[in-house]
Amino acid sequence: MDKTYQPSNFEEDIYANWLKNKYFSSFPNPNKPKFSVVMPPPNVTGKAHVGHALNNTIQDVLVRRKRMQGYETLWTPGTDHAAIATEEVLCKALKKEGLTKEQVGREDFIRRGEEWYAQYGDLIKLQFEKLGISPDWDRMAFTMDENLSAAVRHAFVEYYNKGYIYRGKRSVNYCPSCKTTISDNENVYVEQNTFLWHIRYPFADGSGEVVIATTRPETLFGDTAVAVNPKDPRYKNLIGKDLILPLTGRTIKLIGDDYSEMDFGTGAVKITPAHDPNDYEIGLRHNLETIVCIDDDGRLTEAAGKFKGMDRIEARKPIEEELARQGYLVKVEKYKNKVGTCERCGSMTEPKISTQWFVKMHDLAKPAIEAVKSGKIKFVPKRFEKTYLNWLGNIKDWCISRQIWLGHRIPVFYCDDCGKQIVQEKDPEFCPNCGSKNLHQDPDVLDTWFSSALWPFSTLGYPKQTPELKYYYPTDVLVTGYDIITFWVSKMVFSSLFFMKQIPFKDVVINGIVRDAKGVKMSKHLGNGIDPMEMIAKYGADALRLSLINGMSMGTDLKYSEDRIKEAKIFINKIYNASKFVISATEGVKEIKLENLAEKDKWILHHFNKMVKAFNKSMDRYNLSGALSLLMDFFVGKFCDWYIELAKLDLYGEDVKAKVTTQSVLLYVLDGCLKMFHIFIPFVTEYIYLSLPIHEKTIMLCKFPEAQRQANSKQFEEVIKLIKAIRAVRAEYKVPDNKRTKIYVQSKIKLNQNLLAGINKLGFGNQIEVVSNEGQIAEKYVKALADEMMAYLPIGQLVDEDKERERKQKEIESLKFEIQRSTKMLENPRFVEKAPKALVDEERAKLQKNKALLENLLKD
RNA sequence: GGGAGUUUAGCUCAGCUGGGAGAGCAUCUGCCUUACAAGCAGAGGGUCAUAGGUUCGAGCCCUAUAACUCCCACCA
Repeated sequence: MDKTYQPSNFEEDIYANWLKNKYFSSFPNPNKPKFSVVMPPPNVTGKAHVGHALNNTIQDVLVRRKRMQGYETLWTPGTDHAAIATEEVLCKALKKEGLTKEQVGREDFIRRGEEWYAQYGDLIKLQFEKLGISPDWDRMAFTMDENLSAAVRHAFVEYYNKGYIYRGKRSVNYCPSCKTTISDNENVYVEQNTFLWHIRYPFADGSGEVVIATTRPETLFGDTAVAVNPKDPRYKNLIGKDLILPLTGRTIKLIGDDYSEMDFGTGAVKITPAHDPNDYEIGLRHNLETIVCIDDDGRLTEAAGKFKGMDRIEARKPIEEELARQGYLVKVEKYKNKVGTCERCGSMTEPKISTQWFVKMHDLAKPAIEAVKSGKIKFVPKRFEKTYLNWLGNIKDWCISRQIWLGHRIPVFYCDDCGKQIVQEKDPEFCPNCGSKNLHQDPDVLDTWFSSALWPFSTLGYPKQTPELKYYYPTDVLVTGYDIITFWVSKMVFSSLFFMKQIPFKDVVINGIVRDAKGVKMSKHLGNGIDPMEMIAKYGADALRLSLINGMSMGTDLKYSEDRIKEAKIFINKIYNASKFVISATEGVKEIKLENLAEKDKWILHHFNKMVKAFNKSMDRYNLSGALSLLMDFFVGKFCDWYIELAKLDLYGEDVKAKVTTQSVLLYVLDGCLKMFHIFIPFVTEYIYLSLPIHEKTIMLCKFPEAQRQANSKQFEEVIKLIKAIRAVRAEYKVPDNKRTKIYVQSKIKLNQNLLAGINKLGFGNQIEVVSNEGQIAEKYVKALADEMMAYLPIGQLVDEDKERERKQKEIESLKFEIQRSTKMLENPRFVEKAPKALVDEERAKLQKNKALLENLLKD
């Protein structure tokens, strides 16, 4: 082993060795229980970020443990084509060349997409390898792969044939400047200072008028109704009457609809089904005509009469003037609202009613809800079940068509001659209806989530019935962020229940989002992100991984900074050094024999096993950081601070038997701890493990520790208490650590030479002597107390009588307080009656013990 | 507007089925003790957001309030 911890010296070689030996590979093995996980596929749009590091580290921790526990473990890696995001990136790149995607054409554009995917897919893999994760890379999948595309096609056809897919109208965002529909993600809402126009709509019979308020006077020409709330006393009795639409003379109806809120504006709202998503819905409900008054260039149509051809925004002023001239304008108020704008060009987007493909959700959602409600699928933490159930409970039909070019093209063909829709697994050559060869495919592509929804089974070979699918499905756990529970998790569940007739995974573990030290979400925009690759180069992958798990709480956001990685590295350094010591102290040891155990050995083995048990229990509940902190606390607080320090006495002593036992225990405990640490920090543990005097060819396939029974040493617990008391007294009297003193010990328990030597060493003594009463001590001394033993420290002039009295007084008071507390509790009949018996007994014992201690002190 | 979360030491957070408030970092004191000064030993520091309630007993359960965060739906 190198003298100091230098992760860059070994991480790469170790990973290469694991790959070479195919330790991550898995194959169906009916003789073994299996454990399978699919990796949430990162988008192939660039670099890995800390969120990926967190998500994959969690999975790796789970996977490595199960593998070591003897499960046939498969972790399937993969990437997602993220069509919208990638298309955007490609368009930006084209723009730099002065081109648009229309100019390069669909075919060429898709080819550019493929090149991009090939280039960045490998990059992501390389970065993930640096993290030290252990997926079966030979099974790497990509949502656009041939077989996964076949799964998509198969699923679409099955949905379609069973009547779950239909075509319908829906409002999408359209950018008149880019002349394209844009996704909701690209449609950014910007607050805008604008106006609220109040316009008079007179009744056709001359009996008065209704005043409406609008932010979009230019859509007036598309109005086909005015809506009021049916409960509104102002209008209730007028519903059904005809109104004259200003500037056009057209007659429209006053309708009643809940959508109209009584306390906004005038309580009356104009309805323009062609240019507003909500109005479109209302139009459907009331069977209203749809009149388009804005064209694809954002200009007013002939419906606008003399305003035809004007830009919709520029037309506002002349329309306002015309309304005023004709006496229809009541007033114009200043008003703030949010307006959708195109992320690319910044111009205002227009809602546009267009034909889209949908998946009928009602029947699909039901079993997906049931799967979680019945507990077949469990969320960790449980509260996220609400997010999931809430969403599925209010589900609307899923719009699966996107007006972009990258991705899976919608496999629907239309016959140009007879108009028939053809949907089948293979591209049709002629129309089965009329035999025509004039066919064209739907220009849209599928929502990216359509392919992601199939991910757990498409990666295992679906639609083919592969041995993998049979053996590994359903998977055991899905680890993902809470931000995609609705987008992704729910879709996988209903898709799996529909296509596979079973759940896709049993547990859904939700990780939080990584934020910066101030709690702000990390983003490229703000430049507050931490580059995991940079951190690995600086501190090593193990430090990065440890810092992500340590202090992480499932489902809760993680405030993260470089300092955490520094701390993690310091901790790993501790493991490194302790290991180095144990290895140097156990050179040549051939076997581990846990025999002739001394008190300290029983004590450490007891605590080790206790920790293993609690660790495994925490891990089984996905409490990774809880398990980790148990392990870290044990390693430093018990193994390093006490056992290793005391081991030195035996290692350098004369007693050969004791030395051999100590060596065995040192190796046994270190070996166990390394295996447990391995799942979090795989590199350094492998590096150390291979330097142990006894080892197999790799730590990552070793058997994971399980708790054994080992009784504790009460004596040793007492000794620790006494040593701590001695140290505290010395510190209080400002005896420097390098000034050693004699220690007199008086004990109710028998202490052997070994324990005495231990007290002497760790209590900064230069000599230790057992006394039966304090009268035997001639020098001035101060007392240090444990429960069953005490120590007298002759610290000479440093003894301060007043201080000593004060110290005792303090102790007496605290004991008195405790006794009072216990007595009060025990005198309360309802406590004695209702509290668990064990607790009452414990309280009684405490009371007695404290009374005895107090008595002792009072004698002094 | 609907839903969820958070609030515990100066900072970051644990705290299980309700049974004497914890860790790490930071601070202060002492120590180069042959694995580690990237260390060791010791100490100080909290009205568990606020107000009620249930209980023998509340950081934990219930109700209300406040501040912050997130998700969804959006106001013509």
